[in-house]
Amino acid sequence: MVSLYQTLMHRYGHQAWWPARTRFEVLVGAILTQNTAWRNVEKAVENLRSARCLSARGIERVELHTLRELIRPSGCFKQKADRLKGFCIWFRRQGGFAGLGALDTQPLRRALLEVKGIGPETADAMLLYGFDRGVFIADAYAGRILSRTGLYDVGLGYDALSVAVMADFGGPVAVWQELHALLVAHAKQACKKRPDCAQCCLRQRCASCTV
DNA sequence: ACCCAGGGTCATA
DNA sequence: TATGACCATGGG
Repeated sequence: MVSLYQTLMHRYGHQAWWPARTRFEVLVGAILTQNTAWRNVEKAVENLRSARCLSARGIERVELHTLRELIRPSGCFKQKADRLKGFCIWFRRQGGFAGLGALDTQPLRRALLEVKGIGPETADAMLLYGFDRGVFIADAYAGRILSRTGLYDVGLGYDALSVAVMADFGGPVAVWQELHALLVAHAKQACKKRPDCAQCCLRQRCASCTV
């Protein structure tokens, strides 16, 4: 795992994740990017910014139908408008970053998971990049790479993989932030046509498929 | 025309 | 508990 991290770091360099201006913007982006290309999220975030709705108060205040139109480019906009509004109401009631930041990581994670629209991956993205907690995001990219490299079992579900990696790989928060970003950078290079190809995870070009 | 993207919820068996 | 349908836009 350490070796993989070094390999990826050497190959792709510092990724500077999460691309957001504020911590709150990270939380918004984490919801909007669900099953959505980041390019589309950027448009939605920019709409929110120019409408002065890039704050918990702003999103709580704005009309639902307006919010829908603002975030439309990010897809599933009816669902996400509801989720975003619900999350912001909850976030403020909990005292924002000041209140929630006082919680330990696991209680905070459980609290996030109780909010409608926040599942394990979104919660971990918020924890890692919004709350600066050292957690591992065991998303589909991570699962694909870590199983293809033979480091972890293919069948591990989200929580199992996350727990396993966190037990093996320690380090400061910045390293966890970098690790996830590097795995995503690499996944975008890796071969998608052949899920069984174990080569293209560690080599940009492998003999059996064109990356 | 299809598939996927920095997922999660809900109904069904 | 484990799949499947659904959400919905935009790019390849």
